Order: sequence, then C-alpha cells, then structure tokens
Amino acid sequence: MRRAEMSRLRRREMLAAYYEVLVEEGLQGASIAKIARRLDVPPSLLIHYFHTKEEMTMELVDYLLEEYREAYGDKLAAIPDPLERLNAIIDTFFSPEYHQLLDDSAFYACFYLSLRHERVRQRYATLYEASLQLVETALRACVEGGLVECDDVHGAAVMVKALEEGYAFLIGGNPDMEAKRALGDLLKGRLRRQLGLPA
Amino acid sequence: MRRAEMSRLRRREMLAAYYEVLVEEGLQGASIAKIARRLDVPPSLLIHYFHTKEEMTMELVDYLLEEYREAYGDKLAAIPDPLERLNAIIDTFFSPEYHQLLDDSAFYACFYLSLRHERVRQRYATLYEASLQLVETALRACVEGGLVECDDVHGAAVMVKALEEGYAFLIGGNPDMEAKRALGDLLKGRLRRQLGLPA
Amino acid sequence: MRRAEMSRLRRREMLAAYYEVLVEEGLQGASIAKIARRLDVPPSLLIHYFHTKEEMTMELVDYLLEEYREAYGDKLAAIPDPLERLNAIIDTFFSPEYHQLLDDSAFYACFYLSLRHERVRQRYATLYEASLQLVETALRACVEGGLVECDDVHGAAVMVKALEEGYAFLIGGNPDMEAKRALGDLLKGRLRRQLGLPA
Amino acid sequence: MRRAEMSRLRRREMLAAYYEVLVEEGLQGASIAKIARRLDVPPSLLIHYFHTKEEMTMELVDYLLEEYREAYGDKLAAIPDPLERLNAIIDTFFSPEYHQLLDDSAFYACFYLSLRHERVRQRYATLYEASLQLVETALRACVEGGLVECDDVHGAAVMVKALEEGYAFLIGGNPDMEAKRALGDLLKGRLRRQLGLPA
DNA sequence: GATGAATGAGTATTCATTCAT
DNA sequence: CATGAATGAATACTCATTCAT
Repeated sequence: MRRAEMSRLRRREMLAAYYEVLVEEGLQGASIAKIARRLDVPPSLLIHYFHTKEEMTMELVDYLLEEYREAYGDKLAAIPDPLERLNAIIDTFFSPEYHQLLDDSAFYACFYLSLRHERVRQRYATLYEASLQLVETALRACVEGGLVECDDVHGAAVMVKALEEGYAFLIGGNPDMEAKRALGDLLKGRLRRQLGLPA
Repeated sequence: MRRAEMSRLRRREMLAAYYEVLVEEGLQGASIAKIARRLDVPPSLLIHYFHTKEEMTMELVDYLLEEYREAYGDKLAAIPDPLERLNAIIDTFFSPEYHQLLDDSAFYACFYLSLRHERVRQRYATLYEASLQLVETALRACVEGGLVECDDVHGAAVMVKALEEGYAFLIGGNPDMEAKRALGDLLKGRLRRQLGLPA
Repeated sequence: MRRAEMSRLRRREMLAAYYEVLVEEGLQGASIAKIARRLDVPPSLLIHYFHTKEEMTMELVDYLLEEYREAYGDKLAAIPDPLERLNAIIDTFFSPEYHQLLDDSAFYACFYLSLRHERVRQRYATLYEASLQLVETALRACVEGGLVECDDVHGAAVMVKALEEGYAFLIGGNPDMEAKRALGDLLKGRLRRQLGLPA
Repeated sequence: MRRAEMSRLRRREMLAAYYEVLVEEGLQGASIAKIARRLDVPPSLLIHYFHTKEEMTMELVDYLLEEYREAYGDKLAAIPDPLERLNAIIDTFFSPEYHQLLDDSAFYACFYLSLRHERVRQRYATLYEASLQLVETALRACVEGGLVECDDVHGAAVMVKALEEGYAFLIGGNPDMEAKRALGDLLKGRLRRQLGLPA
C-alpha cells in the first residue's frame, strides 16, 4: 500500500517537472534529460516509470486536463441555482484567468499533440463533452424554469463552447491583461444578448 | 534577375518540402535532415539558403500564411457587392474546406510556434488584422447601405472572428466531414441571426 | 530437498528462455531484460539466481552442451556391438539432424564465446574429448576384433572429428535439407572408404 | 578524384579500427563509440560514413574476406604447375598461419554474423566457392595430367574443404602452436594418402 | 551555388546491477 | 523468494551547424 502510494506521488512530481520544462523549453526542447535534470534524477528513472517518452507525454496530458476539471469543472457544477450557475460559467469561460490556468503554449502544445495522437484526441473530446454538458444542463434548467427563452438548447450550448474556444485562441500569447478582459467582456455581452440573459 | 528568380523558386520548393515533413512527422520530427532527404539534397544546402533552422521556420510560416491570403483573402475582398461579400465571407469562414487549406496539425504547429516566437506572433496578428478588416469593411458597408442594422460594427466583426476561430478549433482533428459541415451551419445560422442577416 | 529441486527447475526454465532469446535476437541482442520479459519476471530475479550475466551465460553453455550429451552421446555409447556402434556414430555425425539439435547461430554463438572465455573453452574441450573418445573406443574395438584395419587409431579418430566439424561448418546457415544430407553422404562415403568400412 | 580516394582510405582506416576493437572487446563490446575513440574522432563521423552500425559491420566482413583473398587466394592460383599448386594449397590450408591471418575470435564473430545476416552469408558462400574452385581446378589438372588418380574430382575437392574447415575449428582458441601444426600434419597426411599424393 | 567532411552536443532508450523492502 | 525503485554508464543514432573545397 505504502509503495503504491509513493509511486503515484513520484509520478505526479515527474509530470509536474515535465510541465515546467515544456513551458520553459517548448515542445521541441522538452527532453527526458532536461526533466530528469530538473528532478535531479537519472533519465533512466523516468523511463523506469513511464517506459517511453510518448507514454509520459500521454500521461502529462491526462494530468493537465485532470487539473482543469478539478480547478473549475467541479466547482461550477456544484452551484445549485441554475441561472447563477449559467452566469458563473459564462463569466469563467470569458475570463483570462480560466485560460491561464495552463500556460498558453503548454495548452496548445497539448492540443497540437491531440491532433497527432488518437489517444490524446479522445481525452480532449471527453473534456469538451463534459464542458458542453455543463453548459447545456445549466441552460436547460434555466429554460425549464422559465428564466431563459431558447428553442435549441443544444445548439446554444455548442455556440457557447465555440465562442469560448475562439476567445481562448484570440487571447493566446497576448500579454496585455486589459485587452484580454475587454475582449472577454465584449464576447460575453453579445453572447448574453443572444441567449436573452440580463447583462 | 534570372538568378534571383531561380533562387526564389528553389526556396519555395524547400519550404513546401518542410511543410510536407511537418505534416508527416510533426513538430518534433521535422528536421533539416529529413527535409533535405525528401529533396534529395544535402542538409547543408538548406542551411546555405536559410542560414538557420529557425529562420527557415519563420519563412515557412510566412509562406503558409501567404498561401491563405492568396487562396481566400484576395478573392473575398474582390467581391463588389457588400452584402454578397459578407455572405461569402461567412460561408467561407464556416466551411470545412477553408480550414483544411492547411493541414490541421501544421496549422496548430505554426500557431504553437507563434506563442513562442515574437516574430511569428506578429505574422499571425497581421493575418488576423487583415481578416478582421475584411469582415469589418464588408459589415460597415452593409450598415451604411441600410442592408444590416448594427450599432457596434467593430464588436460584431470581432465576434465573427472569435466564432470562426472557435469553429476551427472544434473541428480540428475530426475526420467526419458531415459533422464539420453541420457544426459550421449551426454556428453560421446563429451568427446570421445575431447580425440580422437573412439565413 | 524440495526447495533445491524447485530452484533447479527454475534455473533450467531461465536458461531455456535465455537460449530462445539468443536464437531470436542474437548475441548482441540477448539481454537480461529480454530474457526476463519472456519469463514475465523482473530482471532482478535473474540476477538473484545467477548473480551476473556472465555467470548465467556460462551456465547456459553447460546446459546446452549437457543437452547434446543427453540426446546423443549416451545413446551412442550404449550400443554394445563395436562395428554397429561405429557405424551409428558416423551416421549421426554426418546427419543434419545431429547438428540441428541446437540452432546453428546459438551453437556458434557459444563457440564464439568459448574463444573469449577460458571457462567456456574448457567445456567445449571436455565435450570434444568425450566425443573423440567415443569414436576412438569404438574404432579400437573394431580393430581389435579384426573388423577394421587401422594402424593409427587415434589419428583416424581425430580425422573423423575434424571432418565432422567441417561438415557442421559447411552446412551452417544453409536451409536446404537435401543439400545438407547429400554433403553428409559424400563425406561419410569417403570417410568409410578411408577407414576400410563397408559403405 | 582526390576526394573520392581520400574517402576510400578513410573508410579502410575505420574498418581496420573496427577490426581491432572487435578483437579486443569481442562482438558484444565492439561499439561505435569505442571505434571512434580509437580513431580519435566523434562517433557521428563513423555514422556519417557508414550510416548505421550494421552497414559498417557488413563492410567489415567484406573488407576482411577481401584481405583473405588478397593474402592467399591470388598467390596460390598463380602457381603454374598443377601438382605444385595442389601441394601448396594443402600445405596452406593445414598450416596454422593461414588460419591466423584473422584473429580466431574475429573470424568466428564474422561467421556467426553470417548465420544471422543473409548478406554476410553470401559473402562467405562466395569465398567458399572461390576456394573450392581453386582446389578443384588444381586437382582436375593433376588428374588430367595423369599425376593423380581420382574418379570424383568435385567430391574430393569438397572433402578437402570440409577437412580444412574442421581443422580451423579444432585449432580455434588453442594457443599451442606445436599442437596446431601437429594436427595439421596429421590431417594433411591422411588427406594426401586418400588423394594418392606423395607425402 | 553546391557538396560532403567534420563536429559536438544532444536524443531516447537499454544495460547490468544494487539495494531496500 | 521475490519485487521494483534506483543508478550510472553505455548504446546507436540524430541534430543543427561549420567549413573547406
């Protein structure tokens, strides 16, 4: 028992180090040797745990997406009042902070990997699906409660997600926080108007 | 002049080979040696032309973004009637074909690079600005012609771009053409409704 | 005793796995890790049993040479009639089957090792000596029984062994069974004529 | 022209270094890095010339077999008188010196490789064929000249080769020169008697 | 303009082995 | 008896780049 637990923690340490190296050195520069150097262990230890770099990369993506879920998904889903929840979701999605939980370049590194590795793609799809459900469920509750009028709840939810991803893309790499926030507010406003929500 | 022209063509060949290698091998696997092998020339020849790999990469981004402009930007801008132009823009932005001009993974590879290289970021920003102007100009002409009602033309244009990028992101890596098209239609419909355009 | 017996069996399993890996991967590719993988045990278990790879290799040679003795040596030595025994020996030595008891490449791998490790050399020398004795004893009995005429029994026995090893070498790696057999018959005929044995 | 010549020489130097390392370190210990160290060049230079270690190994075999041919084959074939030539061949084949042109362990290393690499096998087969022809031609000339009586020239030649290879095998790894020579003389004598040659 | 020799740092991974549990 | 964490040296090979021709 103790051993297994220790091993799990060690893996997380290693993945965290991988993430840091990825942010600092980029996809091309993130090597097993550099991760090992950061942890002050021999490279062979990483191989001992993950067998190959590819497998380690896959686990990194899992680990990062998991962090996303933990940090936001669960918190948002827990809000009981549907309108309040919907508003919180939208405020979150169009806030720079949400998209900065992960470093921009690390996020797009992982997304890039998702385009080349089926397994990564599926993790992204799962996350997307969960996120879409979050929106759709809140929206549907609002509609059923007569708080919002909407004839195509699913379509509206997809639109929210598309706009959110577009927002993430447009603020990518831009260091100007004010501009990011302004863009978020602009899109939020238009989105709220379309959904018939009070600003 | 002959010499300069030859040289320019040779460079394009090389960049095209770089693109192909990038698509097949990914960011991590795209090396000078592999590009050279594909062209059946020594690697030192590529260095001879581009001096460093980084410079070659920068030129690749230019080359690819240029292809985008040539293929779509100029054509769309040339449509004289503003409403027709605006509709064409929207149809283009939300069609799978537009986003498949470049291989998904190559596009996001370049975008990823833009997050790490200021020079690349500026090329992307320029492309974004031009594309935004295209939308904004068409929209403003429609508003001024009384064909469309809109109190914040710039904001609306930004929204179009955000939605387009979100669309690109969501269809990334998905091989199902029908699903891509359906998603494009969904977003297009909602966008048109918001802008007060006839479906 | 039970424990010791179990341990002996386990060792044999491991040596058998080593042999298989040696055949499949060659001398350069046969590693502790691969043997362990084949047995689905951790590499450290092999070290636990054999202490070092070298020791394991030495035991492998013993094990394989032992198999030779078990399979043929004892059987041939047990034939009571000397002429019959001599004929059986010659038929065995010049049959492809005898030289295929061990995979060609594994046999020469071990022989190669014998050139570099004194301990292995001695095992080979012992096997050679036993085999030579087998021939010499049979031949001497025939001479003494007046069945064969030969003034230098030892020399003749050496000749038999030399020809046998030459035969083994020449058929090494050749997959054509017919050719192997034909060559064996050719050499056998000439040998028999020299020894004054009936064909 | 100068370049090509230089390159050829450099390759030979490298193969010679490979041979030396092979003799000293054995098949398992002969690595690119060690060969490079011996030549005081970076390992990547060897790869530059030979692309892979396997290819380098194949060229090593060619190079060594070629040395054999140069050292003995041509010289023996050049002897005009057939009986003299046949005697010289036999004296050579059963002399320790001939089999020591190459280090024992290196020779069997190469032979071992021939069992695992088709390309190497073919080189060995070619060498064998040439050597067999040498014997057969000399023998046939003797028979036709009435110097030797033999009804199956080809069979006799094969026997010579088999005995020679057996001799090589039996003296392998034995450092006692006297014993080697005595064994050669023993086999030579019996062979000559069988072929009807004067001792 | 084009080539190939040469370099040196770097790659992921494998190796046999030790050790604590 | 058996395991898996850990090590450190080694593996073949790739990398971008320089330089002389």
